Amino acid sequence: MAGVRQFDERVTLDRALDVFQARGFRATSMLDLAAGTGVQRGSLYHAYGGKEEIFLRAFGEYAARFLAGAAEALDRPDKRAALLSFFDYCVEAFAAGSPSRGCLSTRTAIEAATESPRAEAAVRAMLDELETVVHDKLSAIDDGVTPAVDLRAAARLVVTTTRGIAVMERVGHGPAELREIADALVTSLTAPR
Amino acid sequence: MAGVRQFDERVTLDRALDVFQARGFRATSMLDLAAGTGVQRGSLYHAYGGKEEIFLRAFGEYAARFLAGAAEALDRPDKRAALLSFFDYCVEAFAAGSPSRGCLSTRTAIEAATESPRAEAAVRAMLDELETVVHDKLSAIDDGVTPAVDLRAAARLVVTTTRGIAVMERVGHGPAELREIADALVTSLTAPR
DNA sequence: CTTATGTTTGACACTGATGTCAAACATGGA
DNA sequence: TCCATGTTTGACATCAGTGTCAAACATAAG
Repeated sequence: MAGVRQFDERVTLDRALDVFQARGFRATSMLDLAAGTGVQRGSLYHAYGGKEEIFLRAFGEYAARFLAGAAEALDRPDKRAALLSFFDYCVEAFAAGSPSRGCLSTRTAIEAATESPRAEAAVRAMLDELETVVHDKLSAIDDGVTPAVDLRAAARLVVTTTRGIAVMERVGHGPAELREIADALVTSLTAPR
Repeated sequence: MAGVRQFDERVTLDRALDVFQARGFRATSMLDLAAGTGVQRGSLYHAYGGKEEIFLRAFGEYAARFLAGAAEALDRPDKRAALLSFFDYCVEAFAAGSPSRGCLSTRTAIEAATESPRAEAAVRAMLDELETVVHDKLSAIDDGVTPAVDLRAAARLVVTTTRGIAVMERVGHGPAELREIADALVTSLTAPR
């Protein structure tokens, strides 16, 4: 197999992910990706076809990491602690960097959904997966706490709230405020009845 | 005062709003606005200066309408009914049109915040106002229902959830599912303890 | 050492968008 | 009626981005 790729795919996709995190799917051009990865535009076209493909690959990596981190954060002995830890993890991820990068999946849901059905599907799949992770982790915790709604609905509400928090982050709410919002939800879900 | 504007500002800004709703802030070009309003590009530049100005004016109109509708939806005799009616109103607004237009303020928070501080401020102001409306309406309802968190926190959580629902709408969740999410929150907030 | 294979590169032709401007134009007020 | 004032128009120069391609190139396999 002669004629071999000169750049490291993993490094390149990692750098591409950085670019997408910083600029968002829509605002990122092939020019930006070339500059950010150090790989010529023509090579990127040749290797991947275009922006959408590169994004989907980079996003896959991002989603896997995020889900793994979320699952770990949810490993706590009681539901309240698990949820608070989970939201802490999200807030920290969203507010990281300066200027803060926000939540890539939320951003993608909003700005790529209309123009890239595949990106929409990727985000949808990730959110469904996240919902499952939250549900399974919560149902594995037997601490006598029973939300007023069934666990499936609670899990979806939790995922939805992470999206809401991501939006609130974009309009200037700081980490402390975001955690307060999360706390309000967690308290409402786990308050004794 | 001779040399008089040939187009109706109200009609034009209304049409501009339609364009922004359909395409989003970022994807909308002055060309699109000219086509959508029937006013020449040069005239738009002359009258408003540019896209950002037009957007801010159109968004102001949109925000005022949305807030008025929200306040009306919250006029119900008990907290649970008020919140469900409020979320119904939101879901209906987000899912309107085909393809559905989604939530303009959420979209703007995500895609305009980085490139237009004024747009970010406008969205932030609208969300703060919405929070106040929700808070005031809820606190005016004396039905003996007391959420596990204080009303201010509850109001912010409600607003955050509307944002989350707007994102979920973008990745393919239909009105019925969105209402279920809202129901889960409302039930959690208003469940007897 | 050569060859076949796939990769890299810079250039090319295009498209869509921006912001500006002078000239043509319309109209309320003197 | 005529003029001053502000509006409209189409054209212009410019820029950023797209997608493609032939030629130059690197290298694993024979």
